[in-house]
Amino acid sequence: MPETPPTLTALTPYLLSRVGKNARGRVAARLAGRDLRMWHMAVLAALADFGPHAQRELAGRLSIDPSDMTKVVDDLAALGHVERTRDPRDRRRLTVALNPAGARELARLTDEVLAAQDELLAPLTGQERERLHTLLDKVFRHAEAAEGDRGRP
Amino acid sequence: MPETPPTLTALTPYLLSRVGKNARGRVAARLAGRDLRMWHMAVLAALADFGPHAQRELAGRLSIDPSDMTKVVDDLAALGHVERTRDPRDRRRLTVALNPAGARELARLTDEVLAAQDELLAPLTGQERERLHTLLDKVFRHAEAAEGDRGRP
DNA sequence: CATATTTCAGCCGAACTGATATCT
DNA sequence: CAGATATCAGTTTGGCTGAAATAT
Repeated sequence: MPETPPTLTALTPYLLSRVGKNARGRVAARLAGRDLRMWHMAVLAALADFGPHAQRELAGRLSIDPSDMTKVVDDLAALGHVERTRDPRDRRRLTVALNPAGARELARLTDEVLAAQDELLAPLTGQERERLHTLLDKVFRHAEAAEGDRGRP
Repeated sequence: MPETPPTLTALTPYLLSRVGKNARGRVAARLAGRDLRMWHMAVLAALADFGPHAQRELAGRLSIDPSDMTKVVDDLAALGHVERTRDPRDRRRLTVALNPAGARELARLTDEVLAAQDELLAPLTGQERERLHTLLDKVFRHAEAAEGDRGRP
């Protein structure tokens, strides 16, 4: 295979962009085997970690557009992974809650992502993987804090 | 801003995907100020680092689809950054070469990306930035080698 | 009336597919 | 004729915008 230009590989944003796209692709391929996408998993994870959410809360927490959340939750409800109920205290809101089947599905999806992670990080030692994760986590938190809330006005 | 689920942030592919998208977005915003996109810069960089290419060689080296390369090179030619000439030894091929204006543009674009990099990596020390870059470079080379040539059959 | 939540219809840029004209 | 190159047309996908329906 021809070589990537050093002028590009010297730039961290270029590497981040390329490796990020590769990571996303590997994860998508694994999750597709279970007929789900990354956002489905993100919703299950948010519900598992923080309990029931209104759809808009989910969208805000995961930086998904609220208009796209409808379909994602719809899919999960159709598969029997979450329950949707009207909030009786504010009947505009749909409360989404994880059920046991959803929790089991999340565990399976997590295994898939871990397998993709092993492939992707194959050239790194255990200690290097930890360091990479820590550095990315720092950058992630900073970047997210900077861009603020992503819900629409 | 609400917190991202730990179940997700514990997964390196998730962080890579999110940080990668953020990096791509920042770079795209900077380059848009010069009316160019990331692929335009990639082409200029390949020509600067390795000399003239046929369009298909560029596509292979940069992992862009050959059918998309036409428009990218077309834009750069219209802006006077590259010269396109028929290869007299194989008249199917269009040889693309950088000219001085293109080299100057590449320098400006590089400055823009470095500015985006400084923003993005703000929470890291100089040594941490170096380590992150080295680790990403390892992962990148491994991932690219694995996926092989991306030119169409 | 002003605002908030959900939902739907449609747009736009990026990436890929298929087909064609030209040339080796 | 088989194969390669460049190009164009069309599809798909993700993420976004605008607006409607419902409720506060």
